[in-house]
Amino acid sequence: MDASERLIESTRELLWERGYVGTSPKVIQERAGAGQGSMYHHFRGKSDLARVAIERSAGEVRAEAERRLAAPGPALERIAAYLRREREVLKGCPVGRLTQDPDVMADPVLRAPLGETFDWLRDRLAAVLAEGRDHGEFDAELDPAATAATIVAVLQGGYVLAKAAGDSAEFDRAVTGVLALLRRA
Amino acid sequence: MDASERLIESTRELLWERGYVGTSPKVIQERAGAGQGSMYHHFRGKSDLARVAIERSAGEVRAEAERRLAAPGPALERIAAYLRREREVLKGCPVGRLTQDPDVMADPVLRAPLGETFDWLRDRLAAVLAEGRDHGEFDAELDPAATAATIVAVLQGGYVLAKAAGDSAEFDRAVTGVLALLRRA
DNA sequence: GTCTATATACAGATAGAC
DNA sequence: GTCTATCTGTATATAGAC
Repeated sequence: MDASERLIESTRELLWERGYVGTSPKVIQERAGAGQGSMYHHFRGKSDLARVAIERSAGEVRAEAERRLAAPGPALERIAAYLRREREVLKGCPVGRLTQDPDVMADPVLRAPLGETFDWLRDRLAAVLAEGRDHGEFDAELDPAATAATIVAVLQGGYVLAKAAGDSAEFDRAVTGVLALLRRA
Repeated sequence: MDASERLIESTRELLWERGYVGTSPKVIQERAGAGQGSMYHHFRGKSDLARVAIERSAGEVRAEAERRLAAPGPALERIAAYLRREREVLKGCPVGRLTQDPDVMADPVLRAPLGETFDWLRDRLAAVLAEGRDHGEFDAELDPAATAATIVAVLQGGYVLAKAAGDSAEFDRAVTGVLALLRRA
């Protein structure tokens, strides 16, 4: 892995662990094993590096969701598989956590991938729900868009609860609750 | 309002807007209209001031929830009133946002109120759900604890979605979705 | 209680040598 | 491409005068 790549991966980790405001160029360089000169040669500065890191993380979040949601099987099973997939729950969502970062939100370039990711995810889940509803898995009155927003919110909120409790079981509990509700929908 | 009080309120606002890592003693002092000498006379430092501010915000979040959940009426109506109460959605949750702050999470004193708040809220909602179930409002199989965790997660996740989209409608959508699911539970 | 002065460290770069 | 030196500003205090 060359220096540029190590800098991007280190930045992704640090944005995940500490956010943008809490991450300095210095610690990025140290973790990447690269010097200042190297970092400022490959990137214009902290925000430029963060842009690349955020775009990559957003892409991964989408790809991982698509893997589960595009699988064969009933809609509810695919959604359950996505919600229950292995996650580093106590680290939180690498994309969602950035919505709490004032400097990310203040910069349209850094912020854009966040909105796009959740828009895409909600629409993708809504499509799966609509498909399930049309196959008679859910009540005909089910609102796919609102229900999809609820599911994404349970995920993001589940991370928050787990972090607050210091226990990933809290995430599992929220997921179990919403799946039980969906089973009766 | 004396200087001590102004410092606490300014800190509460700034923790809400920018988090702990993103807030410096200097901007706290400026917003409070107090000098350094004043701040360090009343508080031992930034984290001491933050402790007081966080404890107060956590208390308010609980009091506001209790106001709606202790009201008379059917369980589902009280929960709906709580979820739909007026909120500064795009500012996020003043308590939940702190779970993303590395320096808050690293300090047991600053962190404790977060866990306590969400524990309390989940248990309070679970009690309301159990009450509704026992009155025949919900299916006898409803799991109050898991469902309560889901509801709190929808709230916290709803804030995340709204911020990412830059639109409070996304929060409303998630809330609408979970209420529709609860109506069929 | 509040003010000003001072201090150490870090943030976030830029410049130029190699 | 990477290194070292340098720079301006901020973070987070402490000390002592008033």
